[in-house]
Amino acid sequence: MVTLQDVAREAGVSIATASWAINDNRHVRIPEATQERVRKVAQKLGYRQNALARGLARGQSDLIGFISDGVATSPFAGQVLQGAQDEAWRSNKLLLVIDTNGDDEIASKACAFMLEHQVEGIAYSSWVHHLVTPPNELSKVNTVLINCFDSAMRYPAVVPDEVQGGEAATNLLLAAGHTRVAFINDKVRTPASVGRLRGYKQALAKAGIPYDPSLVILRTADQEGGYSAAEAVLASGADSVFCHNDRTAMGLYDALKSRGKRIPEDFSIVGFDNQEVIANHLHPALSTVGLPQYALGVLGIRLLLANNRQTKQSSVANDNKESAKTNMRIVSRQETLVPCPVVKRRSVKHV
Amino acid sequence: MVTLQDVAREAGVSIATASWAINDNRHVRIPEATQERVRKVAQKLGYRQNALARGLARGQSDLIGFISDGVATSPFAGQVLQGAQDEAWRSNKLLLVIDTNGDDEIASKACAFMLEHQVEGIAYSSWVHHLVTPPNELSKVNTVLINCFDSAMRYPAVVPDEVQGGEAATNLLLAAGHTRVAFINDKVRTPASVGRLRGYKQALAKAGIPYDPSLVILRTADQEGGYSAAEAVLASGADSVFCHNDRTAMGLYDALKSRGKRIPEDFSIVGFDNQEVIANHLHPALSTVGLPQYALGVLGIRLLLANNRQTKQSSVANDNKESAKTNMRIVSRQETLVPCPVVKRRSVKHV
DNA sequence: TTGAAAGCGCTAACAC
DNA sequence: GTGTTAGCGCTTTCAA
Repeated sequence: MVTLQDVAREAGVSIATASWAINDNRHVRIPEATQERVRKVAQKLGYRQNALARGLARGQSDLIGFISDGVATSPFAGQVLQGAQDEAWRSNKLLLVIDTNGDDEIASKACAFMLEHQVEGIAYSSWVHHLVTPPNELSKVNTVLINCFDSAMRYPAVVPDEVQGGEAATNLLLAAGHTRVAFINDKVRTPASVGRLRGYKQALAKAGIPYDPSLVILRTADQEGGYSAAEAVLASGADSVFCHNDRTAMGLYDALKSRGKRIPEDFSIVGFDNQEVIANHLHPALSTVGLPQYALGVLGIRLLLANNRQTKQSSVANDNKESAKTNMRIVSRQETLVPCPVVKRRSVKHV
Repeated sequence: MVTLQDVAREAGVSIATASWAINDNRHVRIPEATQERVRKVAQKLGYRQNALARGLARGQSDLIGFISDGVATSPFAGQVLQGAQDEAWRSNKLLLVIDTNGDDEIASKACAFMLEHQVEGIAYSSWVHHLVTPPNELSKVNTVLINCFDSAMRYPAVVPDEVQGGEAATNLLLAAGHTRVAFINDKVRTPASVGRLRGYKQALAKAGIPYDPSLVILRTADQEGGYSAAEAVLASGADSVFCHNDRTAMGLYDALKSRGKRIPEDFSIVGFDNQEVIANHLHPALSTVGLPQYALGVLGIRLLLANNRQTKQSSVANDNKESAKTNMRIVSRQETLVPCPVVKRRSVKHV
């Protein structure tokens, strides 16, 4: 292993100078020439910083913890991870990733592990937008919740704007001239089902169409749910359907088609999630509203890093008021809503 | 921050003793009592090891690099990551994850970054089984390829057994009594298309059924491909179809149904990939062959860690023969084939 | 069995 | 500007 010492010796400078030359330290001005020379030598020797030593000395690891309850399980979560990584990368941070697979004990251990590795913060992310109770260890470190939130609201959270999404989806149908829009909603009460229903109602209200509860059909949020909702849709006299998600839409497609109905001629349909494997490949391709996963990841990490800077500053500003920091964390609690993008395809027909 | 020093002082022992008491060092025997006391104090003080310091001192980071070209893009890759993580965890290692999104420059930087962080090895994984040219930096560290392989075969690779998978899929149909099995294969030449075709042929041969090239239909490996293959399937006089993957099967379902055909009454169908969102929710649910993603991840990391141990040992055994290590790495090259599991559902009918 | 002390490789005061 | 040096927190050899 080539150390800074080797580089310094070879370049005929002190170890400190070598460090500065390589790190572009702004507190010290080193002649171009020296800097150049040191770098050349470093290159030649194949020198590579030791992040462990560096981190130890600077009290900063350049590591960010990313805890997820299901990158593996879900086709969604990957995008969040990607966004988080890309944003972390921009600040020269690396992601320490652990998937808890929904196990709280693992989550707790994951935290401990990450704290040992001196992570500069932890992003706690869920594959489905819901209420979580993150491990207590999290309170010991700068934390941000992604695609989930805690009841105590101790941590800032970045979540999709379900209401806006629901409204956008409904508007897709309304704008096409439909007036009786059925809504197959998840029968389970979740941020998504509650928010999207609210958005649905808002859209109707703005369009001056009275809300008709008989148009809201409650089912499980999957293909089977959509499939089984066909009867109800037919019976409701609806001319179009907003499905709680793409999977529901997929099931509905199937059921409608087997009854000889055509999409979008007989029914305009929109889904939710923009789940690539499904939405883009149904016949006809499904218009839908996407979840802003990538953005969630990006914003989560951005928030984390911003809080980090802020904490540092404030702790410098009033290092004797330890409580200020604690207060800050609670007070500064906020929920960032990220809009859901509309994806128009071929399942909506203008009337 | 509570340091080992604090614990030692509070417990009235030296810092070294404290370290031993906490780490269960096997070279030193510490009285139960002392050990217990130190641990209690550590607990009370909320002591937490500093992995950076520990790693620096021991020359070992407990970090493993995981480079992927698309955890985000693919619903598959997540499982690999999960397997890798679980296995790493078992050895108390953490995963440093970077997704290159297919960008070679990023891959190269990712390597550099990981090397700086003193990773003990790098698992280079791809979301699709194919030939890769990993960055040269990889040669500087213990590496294993997951779900991909390099042409120079410099690194050990863990990949799915496409041949066995293809054979298993075909057998699903053969065992049900079908004799004219069509195979909608990917028209692009890939390890999957080549291997599965070989497996298809093997299954036929073992069943004593002559291989009929007219039953092999080449299409793109997605819904559209499957959809467009319906005509050819009908024309071929096949009684069943092995689809290159579940997406293809999904398209075929669609096309067949719209032509009034029933599955599995008129056609038995099997897919490949066991892509949850699709296979388990088609009507009827699709029998298929799964990709052993989780196992790939587990085995990859296991191999990596095993190689690590081996390297250490051999370098101790003959530390003056540096070349031995180098040779070993090249010679020990191997491709580990992981079997693809069969998943029986309802799309195959016994005749 | 225990403690003192020498690093691990690097950064950042501080002195020159 | 550049070098000296004192750590960062922990492990581990060596002596006691």
